[in-house]
Amino acid sequence: MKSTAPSLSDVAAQAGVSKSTVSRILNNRLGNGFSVKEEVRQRVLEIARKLNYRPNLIAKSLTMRSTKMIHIIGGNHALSQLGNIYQTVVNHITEVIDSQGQGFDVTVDMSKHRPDESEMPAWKIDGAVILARCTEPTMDEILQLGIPYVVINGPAPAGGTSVVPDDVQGTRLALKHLMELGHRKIAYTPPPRKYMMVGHSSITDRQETYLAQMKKNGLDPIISPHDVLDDTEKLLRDLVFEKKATAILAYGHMEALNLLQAAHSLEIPVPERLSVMCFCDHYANRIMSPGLTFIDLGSAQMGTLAAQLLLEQITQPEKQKPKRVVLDETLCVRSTTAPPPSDEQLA
Amino acid sequence: MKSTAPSLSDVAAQAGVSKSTVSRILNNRLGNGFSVKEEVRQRVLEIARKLNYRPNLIAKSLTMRSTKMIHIIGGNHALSQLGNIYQTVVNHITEVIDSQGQGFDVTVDMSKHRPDESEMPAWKIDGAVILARCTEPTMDEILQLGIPYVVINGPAPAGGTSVVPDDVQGTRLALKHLMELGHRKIAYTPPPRKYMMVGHSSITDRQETYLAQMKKNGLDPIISPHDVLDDTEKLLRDLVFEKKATAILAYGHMEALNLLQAAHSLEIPVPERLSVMCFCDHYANRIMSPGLTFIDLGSAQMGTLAAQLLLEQITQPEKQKPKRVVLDETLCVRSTTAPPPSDEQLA
DNA sequence: CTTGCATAAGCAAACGGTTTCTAATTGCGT
DNA sequence: ACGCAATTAGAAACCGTTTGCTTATGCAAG
Repeated sequence: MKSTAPSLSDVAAQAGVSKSTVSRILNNRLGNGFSVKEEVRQRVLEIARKLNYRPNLIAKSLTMRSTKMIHIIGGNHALSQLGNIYQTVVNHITEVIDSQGQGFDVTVDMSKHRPDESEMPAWKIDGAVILARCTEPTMDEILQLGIPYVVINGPAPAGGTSVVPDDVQGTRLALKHLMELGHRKIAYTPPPRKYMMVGHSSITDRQETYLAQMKKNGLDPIISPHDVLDDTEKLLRDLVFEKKATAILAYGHMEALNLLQAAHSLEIPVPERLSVMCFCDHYANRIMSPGLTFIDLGSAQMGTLAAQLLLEQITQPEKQKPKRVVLDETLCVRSTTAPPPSDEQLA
Repeated sequence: MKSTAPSLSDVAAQAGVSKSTVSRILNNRLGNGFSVKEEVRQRVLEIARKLNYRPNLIAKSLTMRSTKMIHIIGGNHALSQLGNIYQTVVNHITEVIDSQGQGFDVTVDMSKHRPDESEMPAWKIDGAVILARCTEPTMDEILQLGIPYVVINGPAPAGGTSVVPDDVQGTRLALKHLMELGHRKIAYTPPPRKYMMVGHSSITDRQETYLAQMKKNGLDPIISPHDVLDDTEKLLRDLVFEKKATAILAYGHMEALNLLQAAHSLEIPVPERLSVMCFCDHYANRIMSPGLTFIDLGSAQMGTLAAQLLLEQITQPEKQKPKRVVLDETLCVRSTTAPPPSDEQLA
């Protein structure tokens, strides 16, 4: 009926040996200049079991300088603002790390932080995964403490590891798909201004590649003039009836979803009259808009790879680490893209 | 160029005072037989700031026997399987806890766990929030260690605190709305069989209340016979053309979204010919299906309340804690519900 | 009868804080 | 000049582990 849990000393006292001996026996730190008689070993093990001894991991962490914790940073903004691809990423990270059986615990930081505030937890972590971006103080601290890290879908400082999708190649893939279907009037819908603030590379990469590819193919670019979320129906009327667009490539599934709803309201049949596609991943697509044609950002692959790279950095710090891994995006054709309407259909 | 973080001793040495003095100043443990000259206080604070000193929480926890960590358990299944209401819940929990300024860190467990495995992290936590459910070994461990906890949207063991939405009342609200619009042929679409496995109370509560209310109002219940995700169009054809449903109440936004898409494909106008509504929350509704009429589960309120209750339990353990808090659900009318079509419209 | 070397186990110093106890200085009334 | 409380500060113990170093013992070789 003791109120405190048994400690190493308790076991040692009962067994009539010293703390260090118990520690070494329990952690199998035998050999290497240390040994015990088998009889003593058994006695200690027996007593530890009898007392239901569990090591205090806080104390252990203190001496070992390792918490066996891997922390995912940026969960709040990534999971709630940047769309659901991070859900997939996180799932795959934990899957890889759990399956390695090295006893690492994965946690996700869900607090909101000001941009001038560090997102690092108060305790020491053994590794970090950064979703898209982190605040500057966070990066400073990670570098200062020499904590292994991998950035997913965002920029890493010089020498840092990152895993990013190839948005340029993905955008080309999307346009190629639409052009092969016969579209010539292809519009692009950027994210709402509110999200452009985050300044993610995908925003410029997609838009600029769109502009470049349209030009290269001798087509006139059509970019939605105002915010998608302001008044999607007005936007869509403009794109389809004024600018005569027959296809729209949207920045993300949120924009695509809004466009589809608006098309529905305006009785613009998709895909017969208008093709719609966007960037997203299988998970988001399945849950939120089954049937939407999309460019898969490969979030699952990003998560898996990032976790593997991180574990390598943790377990083999001396090993040369890769700087930046760029993954191809892939096209998933569903049912919202089709050849453009013929001229008589339009009339 | 030191690679290790500055410690209390470093600060003490630089300031020319002892560790204890620094500790007391930094933690505001003045008064009570201890005091410092203001000048020394300022100097110590200044140096701590300059060195960017952050106390080592591991060491601190060792003496204080508290980690200042609040862990959210069940994040993986809740966030990825049970829909996005948990996103809102988590956001509000962190908001409340951050705003209290008591220095608690919130982490979300994202690992997958087998049902016979404990989800408790290896380190000691000061409190836990359980999203919907946790494994049995987890609950055992929490109770054994006497860790304060709150269950959100799920059952708590005897004497435990839980915050749950009133699905019975919510379902009544939904049906009342549809009946007041004039609907008599109201169908209910349960979640895919795959999700029924989790056995959440909402699954039975909604369906049984639906059955009870229909009966009470002398109406024939229409329950979708097969899995929504199997072939939504077939399902919808059956409900609308065979069973003559004019309104559908769906278990969640996933089902509703699929139904809307199918309605679109089948050229069944919503809401003119068919009303659709579901259970979800403002966040999910805004992101995933703007315009959908829904019953708000009050996820924001649940998160806020749960966090407050948990903090109370942590800071005032002796205080009598509430057992089970039931929150009302609310109706949010958007544009997918309207009076049923008249008979001539149907013809 | 020393030396040398395994083998077996303990001592004590970390780790980075908090807290209790104790000591030195100051202020002030007499 | 003296005593006593209040103020200011440091030394040391402690939290529960790990680990480098030391010590004791036994036994074979020189």
